Amino acid sequence: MSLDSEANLSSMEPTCVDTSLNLNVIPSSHTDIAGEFLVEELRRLNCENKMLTATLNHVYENCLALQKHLSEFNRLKKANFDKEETASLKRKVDSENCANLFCVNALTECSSEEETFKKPKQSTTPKVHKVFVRTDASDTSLYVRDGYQWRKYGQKVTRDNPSPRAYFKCSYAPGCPVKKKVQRSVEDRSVLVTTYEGEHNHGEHQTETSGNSGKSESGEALELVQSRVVDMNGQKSLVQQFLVQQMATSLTRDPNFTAALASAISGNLHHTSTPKR
DNA sequence: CGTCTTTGACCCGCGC
DNA sequence: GCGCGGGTCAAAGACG
Repeated sequence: MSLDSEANLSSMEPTCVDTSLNLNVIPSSHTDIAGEFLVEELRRLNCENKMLTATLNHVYENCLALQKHLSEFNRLKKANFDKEETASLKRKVDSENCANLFCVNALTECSSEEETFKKPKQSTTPKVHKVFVRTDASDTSLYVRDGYQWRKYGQKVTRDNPSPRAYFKCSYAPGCPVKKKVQRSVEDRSVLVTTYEGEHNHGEHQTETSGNSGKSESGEALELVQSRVVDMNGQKSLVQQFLVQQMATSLTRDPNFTAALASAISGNLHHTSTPKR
């Protein structure tokens, strides 16, 4: 996670959810090198976990505020729907919404109501939602790893944005109607704006990482965050479960950790199987 | 050789 | 009707 607000996180007091994990489970009596390494590694991860927890809570609070703003905006918008200047006003506010709030609207799905409002004639418009993904600004690629397999079929430079827009079709299942457009934000080039159109006609996406189309941890986080938005009243445990899973995944993928773990286990086994005389 | 990406050309809707 | 701009197609090249 590379949020630019990390510097401010130390002073932030999470109040919404308790996503912290208690990783202080290693007894201090370990004396062998592998044990010390494990303790050190877990301390580091514990520290990282606390930081992520604070970040997540910060994002969650921003999301709630954004949802409040959005509902208020929709209420006012509907109230003024009959007025002549509604269309131009809406465009203005929409663009401001997208421009100003991209830091937190990785949590938002700008879908359905907004789109149908824009195009009331197209009642059969496929479901559209936007996802904002922060990436490395120096990375010029337009690939967002979200777990599905995409085939790029076009790229275009649009008038309102100097960054090219890439067009993808879902190639995970034959006949899947889902398309997505990926373009860097005008305001912040480190943010990729991904617009999904339609719904997948296949089930679970792949779980193995394979090149650009493989499932990434950021993709998992994205899905988690989105599901969090969908069920805003939902359970804290979702986030907690995710953090636990992420922690486990990170640990098991770290060769240093697994090596140290193997060493520690074999050491313990050695100690227990060959008692000192 | 098959698959994927790139990119110029083309199509189509919309506003004037 | 015309021009503009977004979206799509498809040929050519890259790559494994």
